[in-house]
Amino acid sequence: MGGPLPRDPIADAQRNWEQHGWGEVAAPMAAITAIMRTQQILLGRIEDVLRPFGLTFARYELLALLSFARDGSLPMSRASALLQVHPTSVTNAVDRLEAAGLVERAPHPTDGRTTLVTLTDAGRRVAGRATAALNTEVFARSGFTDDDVEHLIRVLHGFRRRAGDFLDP
Amino acid sequence: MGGPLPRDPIADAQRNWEQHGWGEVAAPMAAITAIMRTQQILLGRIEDVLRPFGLTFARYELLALLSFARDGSLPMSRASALLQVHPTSVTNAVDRLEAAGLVERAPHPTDGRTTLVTLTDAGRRVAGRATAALNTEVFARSGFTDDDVEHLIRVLHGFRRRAGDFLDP
DNA sequence: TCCGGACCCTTGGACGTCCTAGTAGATTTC
DNA sequence: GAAATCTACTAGGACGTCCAAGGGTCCGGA
Repeated sequence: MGGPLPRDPIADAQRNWEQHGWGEVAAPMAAITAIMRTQQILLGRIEDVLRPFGLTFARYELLALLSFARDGSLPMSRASALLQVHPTSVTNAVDRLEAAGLVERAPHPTDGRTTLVTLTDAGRRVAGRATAALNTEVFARSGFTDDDVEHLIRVLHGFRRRAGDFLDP
Repeated sequence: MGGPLPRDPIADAQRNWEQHGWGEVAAPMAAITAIMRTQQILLGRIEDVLRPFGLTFARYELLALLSFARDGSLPMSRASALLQVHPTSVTNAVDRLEAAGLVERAPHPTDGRTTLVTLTDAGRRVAGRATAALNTEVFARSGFTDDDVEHLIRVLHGFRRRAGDFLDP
């Protein structure tokens, strides 16, 4: 999409903020912009690894979630809550995974409102291979040191808790 | 979209990874997933603040970039490079900003291939007000301490440089 | 009993992102 | 100078995300 720039555009933006009288918030602006860009880079790497499996990150996340669930099955609303995405995003992902034969929809045995999503055998196989690929090709070479990882987990855990994601300690 | 969960779903995922033999990469996985979620939270806050201005974050970023450029004008290819998004994303954003009267397209004086995007007076006014709103309502209350901000900037700068974003020190 | 509110899922639409392909203009190469 | 190669932008399409709206189901209080 274009080679490396000669200078860091986010550091430039931070300088611009400072020169225009917003020095107080220039640093948080730069940190937040850097998070946005980092997410974009990481998502690109992940999607590159998942493409051969016919998966996107959204679909992979659902497969991985199901593979850790009892019986490989969850209500769609539960998946929406755990993945922290809108219910319609789950509907979308399940539609495509179902078309690919990786999951199945089934009515809930006692609650007529809820739909259960269940991993098929093929889905469990694909989930396992995709996880192995992601682990060795992305997470094992994340580009962060162990200290960075430790620190990011701690700082972002606190941020997400304060943002209301969860009640945990 | 759903209230707080009782437990941190990312910490749970990390435990699942460890219990399934991927202990070596469980921490980087958790850090990367946390970056994804943090980006989602921050983007939501930003879009909430920009909505009253009829802007999205993508359009705001272009306006802000132009407001710092000489004459409020840049070639589209330059905007694409600095914002680090696909050229078609810039085409999309310019289409909508132009329809809103905030920017204008003009042919480059000497290079027939390139199109210049220029801020209108209205565009400059909206950019200024949107920046003030973002600074006071999002960046000044980022939810990160000064130390967190400092650390994030440093760690993510290194990550982005190693990822090939720029050549800077 | 039944009825209104809460919950679950889906449809349709808006947006941003990327990719592929195509056109037009510029530059390099021979 | 002409052909091959780059570069810049745009059209069309796939995908994920969200919101608003709608229909089915469940439950608790009158």
